[in-house]
Amino acid sequence: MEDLLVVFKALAEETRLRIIKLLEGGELCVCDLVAALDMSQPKISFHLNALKEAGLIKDRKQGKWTHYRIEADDMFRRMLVLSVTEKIDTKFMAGDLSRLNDFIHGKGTRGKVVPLNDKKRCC
Amino acid sequence: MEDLLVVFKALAEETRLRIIKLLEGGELCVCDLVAALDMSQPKISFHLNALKEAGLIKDRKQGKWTHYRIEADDMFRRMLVLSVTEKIDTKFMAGDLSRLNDFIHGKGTRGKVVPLNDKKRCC
DNA sequence: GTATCATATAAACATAGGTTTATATGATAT
DNA sequence: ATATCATATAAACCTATGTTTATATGATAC
Repeated sequence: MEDLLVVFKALAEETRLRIIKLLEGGELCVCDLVAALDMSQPKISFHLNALKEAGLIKDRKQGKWTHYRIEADDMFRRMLVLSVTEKIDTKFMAGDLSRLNDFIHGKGTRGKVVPLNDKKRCC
Repeated sequence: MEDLLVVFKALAEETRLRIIKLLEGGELCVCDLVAALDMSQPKISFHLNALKEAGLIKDRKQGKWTHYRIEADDMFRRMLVLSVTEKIDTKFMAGDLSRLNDFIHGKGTRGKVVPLNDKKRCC
């Protein structure tokens, strides 16, 4: 019962569903999500932790960065994650995906100033 | 997205999961649930409304009573309801089920005083 | 070493959601 | 009609959860 509640609570929040949807495209570090969702870093960390505690995502530390990816503990959770990614309209994610893309490819002021040796983004 | 959130929020609360589990046995009126869960009537009505708004249960008015039953709007919701009923340990529900049984069969002081024409329970 | 960066964590604060208390509604019984 | 019953609803209250702000941690760069 407790487990079930933790999972449903994790999924009962818009930001966290958006994070799942973004991670559908593969592993992302915290700064990627901060850029994509245009939210404060502690806020993103807070939500990532909720998803992690619910057994829906896993993290991987590498140097200064922490990468998060979808990896559900069991079949039930996997099914829930799939439902989420299937049900959220792509239109709804357009802004997030566009900001993510800009960030990854170094668009915006930042990218133009220091295109080489730019360590603001991992990998 | 909004719909998805409403469903997950409805399931992210213990009392509501217990209600679903109780309704697994078939339609119940509000007073049955009040007795089974040993909670105030407005509280039960509040949670029933959340489940109804989420498209997980339906109600049926009959005289003074309102009967609620599991009836999910679509396949996804049906699957969620099934998962809930499957995953909640029966031991966890022992108290609720015992109180429900007592109430339905008029055990306790009440039943012994006015066994005939006892309208405290519907049907 | 010091500086800087990415992320985590803690405390103060704000908001959403659940609970209680009181009352309204709409039905049956007398 | 009045009384009573089952349920719904609203307001005040309380608690849980999310957010911000500030700081800590642990890593790389210099």
